[in-house]
Amino acid sequence: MEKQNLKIRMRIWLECETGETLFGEGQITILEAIEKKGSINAAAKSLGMGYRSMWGRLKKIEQRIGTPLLIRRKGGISGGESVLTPEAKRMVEKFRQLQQNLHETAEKICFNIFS
Amino acid sequence: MEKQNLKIRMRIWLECETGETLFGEGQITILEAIEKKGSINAAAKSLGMGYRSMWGRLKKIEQRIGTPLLIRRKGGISGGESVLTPEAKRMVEKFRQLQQNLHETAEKICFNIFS
DNA sequence: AAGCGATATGTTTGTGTTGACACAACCTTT
DNA sequence: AAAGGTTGTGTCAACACAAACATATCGCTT
Repeated sequence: MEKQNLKIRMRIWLECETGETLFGEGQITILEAIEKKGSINAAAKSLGMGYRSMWGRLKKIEQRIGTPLLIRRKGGISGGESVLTPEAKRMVEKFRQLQQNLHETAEKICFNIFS
Repeated sequence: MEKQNLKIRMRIWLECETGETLFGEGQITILEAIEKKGSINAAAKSLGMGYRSMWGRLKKIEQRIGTPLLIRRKGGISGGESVLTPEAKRMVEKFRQLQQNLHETAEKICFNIFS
């Protein structure tokens, strides 16, 4: 407790006023990977998870949010692709902003309290 | 996303530098309940969980922390009791301080970003 | 000595979430 | 039309974690 070898960790997520979870770290990470890779499949591989699993999580988020987060296309030259909708992009950006901001603050506060 | 009906939620916990989890919200809540009720059993009931379950979690925490968090006594006038060690009390107090502090900040930042 | 209430554990049951398999649909390229 | 790569979806096993059940011990009170 005394030594400064403590690290604070936090997980943040957003809920609507009914208390229902909307999205958090995991979801945002998935969206970022899709944005970067251009397809659900490639994104899943890059995060070390299966396509089925990621697809299921995406479905949940879209159900909860109520708006589509991806523009999906199957077939075509590369077999298919998925790109983020503008709303999804904003979500990712704002969440990361919030998270980073909060994390910096957390470390300061943590330092103040445990010293 | 536009409307201000979003609530930010967060869970914080502390880790040692090896990345091992030490304790967080759940553990602190348990300790507080024991402090208030004076026994593991009563605390468990007050939180709607079983004695066995709470006991197991306490054991884990003490293993991870390395120091005892409770002074336990079995038998006696009331059948037994458990009280927090000074270290445990400090843990609870500081964690709650950290948490409250951080939560206020979170809402401010959240408001700034989603407006 | 018997009883009560709390601690201390082992064992089992249940449950919810994740991962692996399997296969259909789709569309472009060759 | 056959192939390749992706999306879309059902299903079933596996594993982790929580709840329930079952005893044993302990020490004060009556």
